[in-house]
Amino acid sequence: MSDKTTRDHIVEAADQLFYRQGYEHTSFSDIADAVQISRGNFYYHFKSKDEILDAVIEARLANTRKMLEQWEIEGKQPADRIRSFIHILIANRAKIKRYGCPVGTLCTELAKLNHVSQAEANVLFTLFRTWLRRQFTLLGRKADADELAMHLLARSQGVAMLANTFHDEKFIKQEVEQMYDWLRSCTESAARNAHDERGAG
Amino acid sequence: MSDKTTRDHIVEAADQLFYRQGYEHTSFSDIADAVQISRGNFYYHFKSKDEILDAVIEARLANTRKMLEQWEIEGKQPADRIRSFIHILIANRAKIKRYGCPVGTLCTELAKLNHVSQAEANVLFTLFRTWLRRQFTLLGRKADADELAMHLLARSQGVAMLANTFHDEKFIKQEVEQMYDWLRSCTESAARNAHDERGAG
DNA sequence: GTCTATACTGAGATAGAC
DNA sequence: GTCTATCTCAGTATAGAC
Repeated sequence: MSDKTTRDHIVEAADQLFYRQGYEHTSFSDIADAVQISRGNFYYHFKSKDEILDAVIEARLANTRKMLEQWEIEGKQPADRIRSFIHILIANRAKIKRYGCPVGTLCTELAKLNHVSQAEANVLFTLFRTWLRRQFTLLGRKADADELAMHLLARSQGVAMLANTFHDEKFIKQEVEQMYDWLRSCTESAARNAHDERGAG
Repeated sequence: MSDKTTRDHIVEAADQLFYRQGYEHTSFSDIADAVQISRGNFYYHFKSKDEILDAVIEARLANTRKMLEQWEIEGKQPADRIRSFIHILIANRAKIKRYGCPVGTLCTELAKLNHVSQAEANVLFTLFRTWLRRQFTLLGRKADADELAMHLLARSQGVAMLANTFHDEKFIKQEVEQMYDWLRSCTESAARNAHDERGAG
C-alpha cells in the first residue's frame, strides 16, 4: 500500500499546494515542509521547480483520463455520462468554493506567467473537451458537438470562478440544476432531429 | 491634458502589468521600466507593493462605475443595457484572448494568494452584479434578478477563461450570440408574466 | 520629488558529506 | 537517497544625497 516513493510524495504534495496557493506562490520550503524532507533532497528527484510542475501536470492528466474512462463505464447513456461531468461541481463544491477549479486556475496562472508548460496544462482542458464532444456526438448532436462541449466547459468554469470569488456553494447547486435542464433540452432536440430525419427518409 | 502626476503614471503602468503578467509576477523593476523612474522613487508615492495594488483596484472601481453609468445613460431599455454588458466580451476580445478578463483573473489570483485586498477586488464583481440585478429587476424579473445577474456573470467569466486558454476569439463570438438569445428569452418570459398578472388582476 | 547606493530577505539551485 | 552548508540572484524596502 504505502510503497510510494519519495518522488510520488513530492508530486502529491506539490499538486495540493499548487492547487491551494498557486504554482508561483508555492516555494520549495512549502513542499519540503509538507513532505518532511530537506530542501536539498529535491534536486535528487527533480532538476528544477518546472520539472515538478510537469510531473504534477502528468499526474493530473493520468487521473483525469482514469476518471473519464470510469464515467464512460458507469454511464450507459451519453446523457448520464455528461451528468457525471456536471456532477463534479457538486462533489467538489467545498474545494471549489475555497480554491476554484484545479484545471481552470492552473491554466489561468500559467497563461499569465507565459509559462513553457502552458500547452501541457491546456491538454487537461482538451481531455474534457474531446470526451464531452464524443458524448454529444453519441447523443445525436454531431453537427454542434464541439460547440456544446465548449459551452458546457465554459459554464462550469464560470460557476467555479464565481463560487470561489463569492465563497458561495449555493450558487453552484443553483447553476448545476440549470445545466441539467439545459442538457435535457439538448437531448430532446436531438431526439426530435432523429425523428424528423426518420420521417423524411 | 498631460498633467498626470507620477503617481498616476505608476498606477496606470501597474494596472496594465498586473493584468498582463499577474500581480505577484510583476516586480517593481517591471513597473519602473514602464514608467521610466528609478525603483527607489516608488517609496515616495507608495509605502509598499500592496499599496500600489490598492490604488490599482480603486482606479478600476472608479472606471467601472463610470462605465456602468454610461451604459445606463446610453441604453433606454434595461435589455439594451444588459446587451452593453455582454458586448464588452466582443469589444475586448483581443485582450481577453491574450490575458483573460481583468476582473476575473485578478480575483482568482488574489484568492490563491489569500491576499488582504481580496475583498476590495471582489467589489469589482459586486459592482457588475448589483448593476445587472437592477437591470433584470427593471426588466420585470424581480423575483430572480440576482440569480440572472450571477448566471450572466458566470457565463461571461467562463467564456473569457476558455477564450484565453484556447486562444480562441471565434468562441467568444459564438457564445455571445447565445447570450443575446438567452437575454431575449428572459425578456419574453418577463413580458408574458406581466401580461398574465394584468390578466389575473 | 527624484536619484543612487545599499540593506535585507527568501527564492531556486549546487556541492559534497554521510 | 538524504542531509547540511552554501551560493547566487531577484525581490522588496530603506537611507540619505541632490
